[in-house]
Amino acid sequence: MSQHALLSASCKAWRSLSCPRSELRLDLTLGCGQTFRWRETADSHWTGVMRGKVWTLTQTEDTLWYYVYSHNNNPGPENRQKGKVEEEEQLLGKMSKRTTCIKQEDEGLCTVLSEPDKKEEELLRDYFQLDVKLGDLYKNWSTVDPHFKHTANIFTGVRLLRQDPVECLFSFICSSNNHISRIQGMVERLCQTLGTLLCKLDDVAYHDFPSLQDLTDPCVEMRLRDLGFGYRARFLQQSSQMIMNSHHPDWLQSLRSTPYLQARDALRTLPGVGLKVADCVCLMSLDKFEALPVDTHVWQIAKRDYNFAPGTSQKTLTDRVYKEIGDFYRKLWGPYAGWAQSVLFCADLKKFQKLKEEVLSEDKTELKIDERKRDRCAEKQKTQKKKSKRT
DNA sequence: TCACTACCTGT
DNA sequence: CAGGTAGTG
Repeated sequence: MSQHALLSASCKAWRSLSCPRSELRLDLTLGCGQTFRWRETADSHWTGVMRGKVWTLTQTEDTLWYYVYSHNNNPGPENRQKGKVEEEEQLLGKMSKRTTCIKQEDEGLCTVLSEPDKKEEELLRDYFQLDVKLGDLYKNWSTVDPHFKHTANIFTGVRLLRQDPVECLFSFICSSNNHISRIQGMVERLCQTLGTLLCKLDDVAYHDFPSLQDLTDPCVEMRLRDLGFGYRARFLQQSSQMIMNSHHPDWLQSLRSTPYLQARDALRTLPGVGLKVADCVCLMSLDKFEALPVDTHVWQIAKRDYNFAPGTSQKTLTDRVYKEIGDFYRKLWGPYAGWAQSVLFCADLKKFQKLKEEVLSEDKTELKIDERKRDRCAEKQKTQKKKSKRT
């Protein structure tokens, strides 16, 4: 039986990326409600499914550690004995086996990672959008917005994920009139029921997110109703069907190269997709960083912390107020307004309130010995790789 | 354009 | 009521 990987147990089996905490905080980024599929499977270890693979992530002060599990996704006769296959699956503990050296002809230099390794590092960089320099953005937002500056001191490293559009869309269709914990459960059941099994870790099954095809089957609505999706069951089935019939399977993905408002309008033609859900999908999976989802909660923040008053005093969050709030923030924060908003949103979540007190009372001179050790381990791995590449 | 309501289910 | 949407006046 395979187990969840632990950094402390097998440092060498992990791979790493240089990435300071100020650029990425896993706990905040994975727990703030933009994605619903990551769980803290051990202290500061996050396990989830991303780009069709099962990952465990953890981090130390300057390093992001990742672990990719192997799984058998070739449908074949041996799949009848799934249980057995899984039992035999081992953690990818053998770095040396995987890190074959690739020579580059001209310079005698060669890359440190093998092809699949490089690909996985690239997947991770892409998913976390590590090329976006969060520290610089924070600096800019802090200059123009004192309130942001205040909360940014504590909530560093909150970053938008570049999610798969299908997963993002169908997860957020589930989010209507709903709260995070229940959405998590629903998405989990959705994957368990309709998604492909990837692997099992400590008796926990990890499934891929269902494909459009999987969601289009007419019996999906009834199955999801049985799973407690309520009226959203119909939305999910109908939306996928509409994409498959009226568009093409890659239609969602193609919206990445469509201008923001146009993409949002396109999404809004799908059942169960209003302004808020469309903006979530735009911001979190379609590269529209100016998109700014406004829910009642964000509206409260605007009123409370920014003294926001709509042009005409509305009682409900009308389309008009929705747009006014978005425009207000875009004017304040600029083209990455959606990113800035996610920081404040995160800071306002109940589950992170304790952070505010912890940070204030924390003894800042405390040495994080474990982490330093691991950071050194990362360095060591890198130099070893450099050495081995010359042979 | 705005207000109101029903829609599913769990806490 | 909850991190909405769609349908109706």
